Amino acid sequence: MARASQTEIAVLGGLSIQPMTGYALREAIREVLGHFWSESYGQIYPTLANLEQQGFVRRQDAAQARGSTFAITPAGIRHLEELLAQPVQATPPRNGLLLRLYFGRHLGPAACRTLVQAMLTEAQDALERYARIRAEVEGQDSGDRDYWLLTVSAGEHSARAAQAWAHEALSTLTELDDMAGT
Amino acid sequence: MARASQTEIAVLGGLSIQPMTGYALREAIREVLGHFWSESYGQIYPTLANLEQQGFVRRQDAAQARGSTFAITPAGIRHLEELLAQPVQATPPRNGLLLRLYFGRHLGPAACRTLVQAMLTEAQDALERYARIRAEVEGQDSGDRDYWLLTVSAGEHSARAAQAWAHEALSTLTELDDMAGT
DNA sequence: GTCATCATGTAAACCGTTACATGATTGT
DNA sequence: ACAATCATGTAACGGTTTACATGATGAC
Repeated sequence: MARASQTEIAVLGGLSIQPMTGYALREAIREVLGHFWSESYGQIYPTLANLEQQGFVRRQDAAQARGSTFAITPAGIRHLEELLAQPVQATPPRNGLLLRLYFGRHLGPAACRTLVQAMLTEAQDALERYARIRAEVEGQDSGDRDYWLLTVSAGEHSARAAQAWAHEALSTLTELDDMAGT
Repeated sequence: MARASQTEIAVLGGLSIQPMTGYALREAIREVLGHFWSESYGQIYPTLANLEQQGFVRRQDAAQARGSTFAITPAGIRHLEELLAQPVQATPPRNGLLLRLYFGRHLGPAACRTLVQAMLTEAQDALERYARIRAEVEGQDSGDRDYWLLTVSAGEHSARAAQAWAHEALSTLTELDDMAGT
């Protein structure tokens, strides 16, 4: 069942926007897709080599000063379209915060509050990042724009939900703490 | 950096609620923690063997009819508390839906709508499941009750956010489709 | 009697990160 | 000159799933 690694989507997709070195690709994935995707060098370089061998990407500028810039080929575009059309493979959920909270009785309300508080701060940082990204994306005029905004909006909805839940959880935990104290 | 596997938390935590066989443990994790955690047999059995060797769990009822029921020991409880106190290790994000949507221009609005629609259905199913779980948990009187409700609430917030975003995304994608049609 | 479920375990494969090695280029 | 960054790769490790093998028990 040759499960096409989703890494190929990220790599080909990135190169479909503009040619890049492997290093730049990783930076782009970290900075632009960072809130819903990640790749490490250990994935990117072998994948690039693999894609090159299959003719889906090629190195351009033979006399490169530093590194080699990879560009997607027409066959690569077609391959990307095929990969995108494959059903989203659901990754089994693993939320370390909720796992700890579920067994929170062993941890105590105060320690739980600390965990939730940290998560709340993260959600707020995320919202600020999204605001910056949104402003940047809205300012440009590309065929990708509306799709990119869709992913920003997903992040915003999710972060606001996390924020609302965290506030609720903090007050519940405070109550639990007060009851234990009396 | 002996990264304590979070599987131990799930296993010890499960046994802290009641003694169980490995099989029952897996079922419990699937059914009860299913919306934020998962474990496979390949993890559970070796972990149980390992925990037994360290004296954190023991097999009870020597003359068992089927399988052996594992119970957590006092040392196991202490170990669980230590594990719970360890910082939540953030897993790198990997959202296959958003990855596809980001490169949605290559996929087209109609195919994107199908993906979002599938996700919307999932969110609605999830909300129904949460309603059932909530009713069940609210009906009981355990020291764990409020912690469990916290995790249910997290699921509800997240599912409602997904729902709201999906509706928004569907109308955006419909507009994109109409513009392409004219 | 036979089918579904309960139960235990293992081996192989996969996916992915981390850490390391190496060196060129640029800025100061 | 030196540090920071750009750049490419690989090896080792670790966690996790999947598939398989095996068999007991209970329901019908």
